[in-house]
Amino acid sequence: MFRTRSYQNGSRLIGSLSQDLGELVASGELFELKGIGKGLGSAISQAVGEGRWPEDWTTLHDETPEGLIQMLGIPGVGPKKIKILHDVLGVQTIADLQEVCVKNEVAPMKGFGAKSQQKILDGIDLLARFSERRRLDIGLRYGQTFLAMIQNLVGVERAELAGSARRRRETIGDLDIVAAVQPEDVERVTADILSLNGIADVKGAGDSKVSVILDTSIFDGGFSLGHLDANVLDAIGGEGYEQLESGGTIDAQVRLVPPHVFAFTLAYFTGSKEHNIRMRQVAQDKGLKLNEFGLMPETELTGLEAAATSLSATTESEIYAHLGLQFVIPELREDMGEIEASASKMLPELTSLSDIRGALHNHTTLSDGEASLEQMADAAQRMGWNWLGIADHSPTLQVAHGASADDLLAQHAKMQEYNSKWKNEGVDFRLFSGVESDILEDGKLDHPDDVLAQIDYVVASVHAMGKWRSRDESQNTEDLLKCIEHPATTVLGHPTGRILQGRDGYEVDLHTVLEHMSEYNKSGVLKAVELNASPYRLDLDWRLCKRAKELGVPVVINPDAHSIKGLGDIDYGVMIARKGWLEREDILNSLTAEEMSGKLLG
DNA sequence: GCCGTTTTCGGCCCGACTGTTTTCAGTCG
Repeated sequence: MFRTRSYQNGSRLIGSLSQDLGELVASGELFELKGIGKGLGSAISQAVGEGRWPEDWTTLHDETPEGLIQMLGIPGVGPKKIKILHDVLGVQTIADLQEVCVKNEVAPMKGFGAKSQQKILDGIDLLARFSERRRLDIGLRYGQTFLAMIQNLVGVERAELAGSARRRRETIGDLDIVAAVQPEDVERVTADILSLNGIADVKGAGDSKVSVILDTSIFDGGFSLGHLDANVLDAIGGEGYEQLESGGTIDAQVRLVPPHVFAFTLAYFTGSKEHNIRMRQVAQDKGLKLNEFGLMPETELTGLEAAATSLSATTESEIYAHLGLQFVIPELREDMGEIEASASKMLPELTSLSDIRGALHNHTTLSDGEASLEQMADAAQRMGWNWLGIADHSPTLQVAHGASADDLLAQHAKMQEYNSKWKNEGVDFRLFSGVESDILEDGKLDHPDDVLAQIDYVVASVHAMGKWRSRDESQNTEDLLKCIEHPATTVLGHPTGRILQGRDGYEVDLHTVLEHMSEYNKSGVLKAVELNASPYRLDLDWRLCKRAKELGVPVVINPDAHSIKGLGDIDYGVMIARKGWLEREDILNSLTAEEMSGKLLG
């Protein structure tokens, strides 16, 4: 039990390291990390040194049927039950489990029963239909709509979105909303919530919690998705996807709590679980107990009764202050170093939407965009931006009508004319002309060097996903390194090619790629990495944004807009940039047109 | 398995819920 926790902690720790693991092993510093002891340390050293895990680990892994791991996804089924089912009934797969349940072999077993058996069957069904989490954009649409409805109810003093939606995770399991309600109003508020539009089903309603399933009838104006580029659409299921999403649902829980415990409950249900554990440890070190009801001295009392002895806090900031910590914004609450930074008052001043003055990767009708150059420029100006970069597709990407060199250069000339015109009129706006070049064999770019030299910059990105995903990590990494070495390459576009809920990216060692880019930047040559802001991508992953920052590799948040509306996706990019610890000076988007011009044109 | 100026054993975050029990184990968030 506690051993599994140690392994989990160790695994997470290694995953969040910014230093090179090989170096930590070589220097022996590995063993000094809190959470890595003799056992894990020597196993990791062996894995790094010899390329294989200890034999008993690999044996255990090889002998454990894959189906048993998958069963963990069934609600109400955990490791203990899986072991019993496997040992007693010989269950190896989810299909086996379904079969023994249908044959009524589970119910008579000790520790199980008719209800457990039915719950497992329901769970298997649920897993098959809704195994996927929902993307951030979809989750926020439901969450913010439902939240606004609850905030409007009589008797609701305050309400906030909590959970992974508040933390701006790239995908969201279900929605958590915390509402402050006086005890005497709980009954009425509960009834009012249950009569709201958009509730497809009620899963449960008690004194402190309402659990419902929402569907798209919650949206007044119906449900539609914006224009999608062919690449994305293909990965998420083609033309049928919008229809599927229109018939979609999402689970939501509303917690009703007395106003004086609201801040504690909000913090608790915002998570993450890992962040909460660390917070409780900090409290414990101070002889206090932290839970969803309060922060109090150790006491025999429990729940709301114990909360009567709690230190008071009407905001989350006060809770952190009681613990001697700087307020941690929800996006950072992932136990990725924020507790330590908070304790030493070293939390970053995160970037925000108001820092954004432009973006480099957007499309027009020259390739597969919906809007003309003029329409895109106009939209960017109306958003208050000072510059806009256009990077249409290159010829190899035929599905996106990649533009020829002649068309590209003609558009470049047109942009120069507009820039002169604006300059003469005193308009503080300019266009930068780039290309989104496919990365070809051996990391080559898709236009002759003399063509690339005439335009302002190149966003290099991989589109031949089938091929790249079929190759191994070292080959892909090597080609990306070669591509970065090309003098024309300024930005590495959507670095893994993943489509959230659609397909994994290609295998690549981005740590090595970022380190390579770091060398260029150190010597004054701009090599930036894209944080693709499309909610279907959010690629660079937030976990690596922090690494890019540490290495001094500038990040450029790019909406990859294929329409005017698509420019608005910058919001999601900023959310992820914040989650990735990025500050104003870490992103190219915060530069003025003049500064950007200096970076691109020298 | 990890940790420790309460240190080499005995803890490890906490409470709610469910279904199974008749005082509790397993699961979940």
